[in-house]
Amino acid sequence: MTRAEENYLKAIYQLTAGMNQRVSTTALAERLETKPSSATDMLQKLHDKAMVKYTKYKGAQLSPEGRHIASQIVRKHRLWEVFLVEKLAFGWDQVHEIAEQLEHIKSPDLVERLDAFLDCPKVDPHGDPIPDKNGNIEQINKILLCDQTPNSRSMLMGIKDTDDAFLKYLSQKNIKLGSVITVLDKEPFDESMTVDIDQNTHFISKIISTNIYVQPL
Amino acid sequence: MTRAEENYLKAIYQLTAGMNQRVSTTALAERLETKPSSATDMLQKLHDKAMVKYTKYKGAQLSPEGRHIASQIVRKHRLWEVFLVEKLAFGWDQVHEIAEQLEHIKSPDLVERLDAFLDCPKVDPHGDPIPDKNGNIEQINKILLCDQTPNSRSMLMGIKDTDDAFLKYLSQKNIKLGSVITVLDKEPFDESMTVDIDQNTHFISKIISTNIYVQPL
DNA sequence: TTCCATTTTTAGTCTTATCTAAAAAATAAT
DNA sequence: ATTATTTTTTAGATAAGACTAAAAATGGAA
Repeated sequence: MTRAEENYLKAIYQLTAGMNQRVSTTALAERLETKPSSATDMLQKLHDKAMVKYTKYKGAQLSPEGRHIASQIVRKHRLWEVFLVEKLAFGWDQVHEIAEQLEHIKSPDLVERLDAFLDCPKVDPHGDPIPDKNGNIEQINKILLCDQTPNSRSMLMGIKDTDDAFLKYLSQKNIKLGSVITVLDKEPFDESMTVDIDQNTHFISKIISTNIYVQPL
Repeated sequence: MTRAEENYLKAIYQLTAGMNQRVSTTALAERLETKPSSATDMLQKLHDKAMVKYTKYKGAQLSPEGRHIASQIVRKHRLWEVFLVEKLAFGWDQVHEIAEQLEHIKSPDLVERLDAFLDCPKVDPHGDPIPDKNGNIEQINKILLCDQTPNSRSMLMGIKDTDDAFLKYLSQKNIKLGSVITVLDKEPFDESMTVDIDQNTHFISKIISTNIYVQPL
């Protein structure tokens, strides 16, 4: 598997959220910031390698083989993110680009040793689940903060949009995985919230609250 | 810098042992397991990028810029080797190939954090010095085991030939950096030795003893 | 110094992954 | 159902890096 091939498999995997749906050429190209014609070429090639099932004009979907490989790329990406944050003290917003590189390091042994070194984490620093070596992911019951009612208490379990600016916003306010959130008030007209997060009061717009996953306490 | 370019710079750096000598096209190609014609192409390119000074038919030598980049690749390679051995419990003989990949990860921040995480090691698991961020290396006074006389005590500081089979031989016998070696006897005709290493007696051929660096105690 | 063997470079080809522009298929709209 | 629009694919080009085969330069030996 070349690096480009791996990136395509991962993109299909992520676009379908691990489900076995089909992905259009354009959607794939957009994800990878490339042109649809390039995506077509690569899909042809991955089809020949039996990594995807691709039918002209009908899009592509991962084969079991392709899905497994994709899951392991994601596994590596997320394990390395844990390493960078937990061991090297990087911030949430700094690790994605580096993990994009590290995920392509080839050594089955390395992945398992890294996993053990990190005490087999189940989620990455953004709360996204880490697939195990068979590609299985442990789904966690996650609810959006915007759906919480006043006086509810919940714990921050993940973030939906891992946009860089959003991550910076959160880390700047010291909001992190495991933070305890109490909804103090909710404005009816714009659905903004006043919340208490780890003993600090914050005003949160609807956009923010729809991008934060919590688990009720 | 592409990965291939980095590999060429590193190869020149290592072939000249950090010195500023010239390297022939053939020597370079051999090192990189490629053909001289490929090396010529790359040297032309690196010359255009001012990374090497290259004169047709006269070989190439690193520019200050090129030497600095090469030193940082070596720095990364060796730091990652320390990480793999110290933190992930890999054996001596297992880390080179993985470090060959990791050395190309691009993130200045990562290197410095990794260095700190490992407590700023001065040598890699084979005893080779790790260049600092300016490319300077701290030279350690190393002597070959074959030059030690009977009854001398010394500490294993490095190995010369990092050949895989040799590394396996050493790790199998539990011989490692820091091992204390006492020369018990030396055969005059084949220069083989009987030595005590960490309270175990070993018979060592001349080939072995000329590939082990020690520091007298 | 002239010739010969070796080293090095050039020229042309190949593969991977990308692009643009144009053609073809699919979908939507009238 | 027949355009019109959008999506997708093909065709042809490009750049990086490597290869083979052939030409050119170098350096040593006679």
